[in-house]
Amino acid sequence: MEDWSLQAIVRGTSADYTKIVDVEKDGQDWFFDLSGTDHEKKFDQEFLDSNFPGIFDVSIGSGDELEELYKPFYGVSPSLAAQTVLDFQEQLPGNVDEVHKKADHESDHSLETRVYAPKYKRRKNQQKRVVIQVSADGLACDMWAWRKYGQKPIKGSPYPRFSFSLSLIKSYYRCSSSKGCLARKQVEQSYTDPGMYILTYTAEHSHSQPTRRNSLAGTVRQKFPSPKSPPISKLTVKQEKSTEEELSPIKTLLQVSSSTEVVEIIKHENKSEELAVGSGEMSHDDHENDFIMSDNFKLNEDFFSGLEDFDEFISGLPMCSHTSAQQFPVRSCS
DNA sequence: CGTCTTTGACCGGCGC
DNA sequence: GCGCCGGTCAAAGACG
Repeated sequence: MEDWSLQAIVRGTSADYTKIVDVEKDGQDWFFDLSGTDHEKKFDQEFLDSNFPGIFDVSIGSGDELEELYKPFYGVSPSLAAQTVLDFQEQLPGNVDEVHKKADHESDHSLETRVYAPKYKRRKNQQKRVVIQVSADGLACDMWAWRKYGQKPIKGSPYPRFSFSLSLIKSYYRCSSSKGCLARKQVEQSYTDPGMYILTYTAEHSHSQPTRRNSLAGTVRQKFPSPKSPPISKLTVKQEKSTEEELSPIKTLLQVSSSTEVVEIIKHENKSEELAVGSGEMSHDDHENDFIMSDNFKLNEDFFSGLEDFDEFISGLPMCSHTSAQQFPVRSCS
């Protein structure tokens, strides 16, 4: 058997989450994306199977485990969830490697853009981890109870060593259902799509899924600027509102109807601001990390009234009836 | 009062 | 050995 080990594999036939395979081989990490069209999925899976013989057999062996890990996301409607392809190549200059050469050799360009090179050496004693990308709905509908214990700016997440100027926020969560539970979760905004979030799960829950959270105390924070607050300047948004926790509420509240719609709305807002301020003052990377609330988007009383109605509506949805959403960046499932 | 978030400090792994 | 960086700790304050 070759020197490779399966770190994480996410498999699915629906489009309810982005399927990223993280494989360690010869001491290096390899990323594959199994989303996309059926043809692309088939091609990638065949490629994986040929380059990492037996990988899918192994995944079957650990399937139950992963099944548990991904239960929270099974309830996400395909129409609401992620289907974004991470393009790590942008962050990996000069990553011409064995895989790419093989891809070139086979003259398949689509493959070349979908097979990701090794990033950096795995840390010693690093636990098994599962990396997935979800929409804000995916965050909101995580059935486990998590407690945030840290937050750090991550340069060029998810692969800081290949980053340049941008800095994203990564939040660290631990399971709050059981003190002895070692389960960890990291949430960071997608590098390529601000509307998406990259979740990294480490360790496993040592208990069954909680039916309800222990307490709601301390979980409700003011997510929106008060009516008395001064208008949010663009710089303010960049410096203080760059975390997913600050920028998600509007996204999520709107996202219930259609994630696609929301992405378009957000991008439209960005575009509005960009047009108003003018291009050239911010880099491309800056735009990707910002949520800009344009002047055209007024948070008046009608808007908040609408949110209350919306909360009532959401609370009746079975999918999110007892989630830990309140402590997450998004609150659509309160 | 219990649980939560926030945030600066701290620790350890890694590369040079 | 040193500096950088990711991950965790723990105190303070907020919330129901």
